[in-house]
Amino acid sequence: MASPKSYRAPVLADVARAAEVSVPTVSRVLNGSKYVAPELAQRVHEAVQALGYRPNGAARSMRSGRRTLVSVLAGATANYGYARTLQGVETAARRAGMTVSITVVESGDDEHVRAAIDLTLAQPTAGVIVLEFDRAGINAAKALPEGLPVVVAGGGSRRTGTVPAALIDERTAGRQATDYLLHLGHRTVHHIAGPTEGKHSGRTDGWRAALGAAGAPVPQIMRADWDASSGYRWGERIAGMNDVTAVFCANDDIALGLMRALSDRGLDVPGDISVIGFDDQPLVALWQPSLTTVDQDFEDLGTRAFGLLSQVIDGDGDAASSVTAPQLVVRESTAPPKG
Amino acid sequence: MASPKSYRAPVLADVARAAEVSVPTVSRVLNGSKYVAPELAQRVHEAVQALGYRPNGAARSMRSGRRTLVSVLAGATANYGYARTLQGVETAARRAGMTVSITVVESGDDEHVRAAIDLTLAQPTAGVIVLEFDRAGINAAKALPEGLPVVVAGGGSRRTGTVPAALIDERTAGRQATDYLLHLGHRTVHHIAGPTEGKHSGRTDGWRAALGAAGAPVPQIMRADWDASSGYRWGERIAGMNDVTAVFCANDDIALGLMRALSDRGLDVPGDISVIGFDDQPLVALWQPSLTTVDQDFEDLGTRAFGLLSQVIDGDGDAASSVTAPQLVVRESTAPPKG
DNA sequence: ACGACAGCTGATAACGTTTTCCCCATCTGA
DNA sequence: TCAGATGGGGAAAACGTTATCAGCTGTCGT
Repeated sequence: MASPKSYRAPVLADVARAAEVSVPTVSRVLNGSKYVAPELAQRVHEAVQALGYRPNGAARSMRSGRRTLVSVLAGATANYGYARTLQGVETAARRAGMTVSITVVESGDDEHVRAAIDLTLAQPTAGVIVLEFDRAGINAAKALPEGLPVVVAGGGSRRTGTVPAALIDERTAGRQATDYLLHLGHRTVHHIAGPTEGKHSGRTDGWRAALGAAGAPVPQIMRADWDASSGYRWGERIAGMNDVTAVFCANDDIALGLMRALSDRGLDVPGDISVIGFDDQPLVALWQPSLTTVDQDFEDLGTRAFGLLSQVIDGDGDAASSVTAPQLVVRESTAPPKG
Repeated sequence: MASPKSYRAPVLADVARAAEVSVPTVSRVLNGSKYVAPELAQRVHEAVQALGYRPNGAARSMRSGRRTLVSVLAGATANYGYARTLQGVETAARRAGMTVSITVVESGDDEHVRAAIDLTLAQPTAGVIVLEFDRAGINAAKALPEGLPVVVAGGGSRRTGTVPAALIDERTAGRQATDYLLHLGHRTVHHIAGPTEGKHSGRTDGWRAALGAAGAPVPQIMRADWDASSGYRWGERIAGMNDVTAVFCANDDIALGLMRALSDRGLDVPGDISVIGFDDQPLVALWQPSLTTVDQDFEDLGTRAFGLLSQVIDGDGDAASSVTAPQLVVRESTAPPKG
């Protein structure tokens, strides 16, 4: 057995020598070209097996210009929505014979955005999918160089700028959730928003639109991080207010933190306060009370984003953006107001 | 503005022409070699800026032999443990100037394993990190070709085979959790295991060892999937048994499903039955009752795995495996048995 | 009988980098 | 003054693959 140091991976020329054919012939066999005698093909395949040959991806993609790596640029990876979207992208890519790489954009700062882009484009990348759930993603989408296939996946209600996008219509969903609470008889609905949400958050826009259409007062937005502990902190404050009967939270984690805080203060959900979340994480159906929330199909989002990117790579720069509507899932955490 | 079709990305030669220097000089400037006059360097940098030049990663890695892509091979991505480990790998890789790609191994079947490996190695990969939390990962680790830098990240208590590994000592943790319940006075502890767990599961091994050391009876293992609904199904059955006072679950999702089922049947946790989970997902601290569980630092696991892989890539094939111990976190779901 | 053409194969030329090699200055020390 | 070192830079080779081209068989249609 050769020492690991002296090991050199076999290359096409080695295979050609072993099979006693020319290098281009080996290439033809491996790429399934016709016009090659069955007997030679056989010899080549045997040589490949015997040597354990694997094509050098770098050389291959350099010469052919074909790239089989798609990059995902995202502000995070482990959060539920990000992870599921990534899963959708990976599955679709794998079925198409491509691989996905992932680069986290630490923040929306120019510096971090540029660093992430440089890192990503140092690979032979066929195209980029930007997860535009937060400021980091939005800024990254803007800073990508021209001429590179890019699509956006996110929660807008329409295509962002000139880049094709796969979207989940959060605005409609936010409106639907808020309408539902108003319909139950609540005078108005409070809202805990995520950190980067401003004018650009579909969830918040939908909430505002629903209140506006119903002529309901628009309470001050409460701003939180995406995690449960910041929902908990708002819960502590809300327990002290007495004009809050319904809260629409920007995601499930916030909602769960909020519910726990309310419960710790002796308030009942939904008896005293109704709560709606966003995302429909698997666990929220098991909570007590189970959480009314908005189901987002993140995996489908990832799949659509990859499909769109494929089109763009194939030259269809004007591929049509797609939008799907999330579903309100009514469970136990919402009820008509007391009295 | 050029039509997108006719666009050709600038290459080193274009930069050289614009800066009126030779191609190697540009390369030297970009790779930070000394021995180049400041004035030329300046001109080169300006040309790079002006043309928006980006090095062709494929060509670069082909010629230099340096690779900056590390692949993660895993049986899943969105589950908490996988996602967090992946996050750890990505962060460490990014700090080291590398990118991570991810390929899911759909199952432990030879066919799926081979497909995943082929896909991964079609990229210019510097090395592979196998997430060995399940059968798919274990089989993948075995099937990788020789000569390729590989490390394993998983939950064993010692290095698997000849491959360096970053581990979390699940065995010790499982023993600790079980010991704790015995210490509270439970006669024995039941166990709901994950799907692929058999002799190779550290969690289950630790549980068995603790029972053995205490001379406690060893109940039949209950086998579940990793998700909450299968925990729920076991909960329905356990509610009908009357010799169960404590259950050690292979992960938090199972534990949460179990608790909900018990609660739906009118049983109290921890009054009637104590429950311990595994992982310490963020939400379980908010549950009512909050879950006693074992905290695993998955992110650190990912970081260590990457560090180990770096060593292997740099030629240290015998890099030392590392093992960390998870922490038992006592919360509200455990108590002494009734009576 | 002869050109056209399909089937098959090997030389050879790319692809865009980095590396190696060599040359030319200029500077140093004896 | 000259050998050697040192800083600086270009020409050319090399990396492993795929694309292009040309050549060689036969076979077929006319």
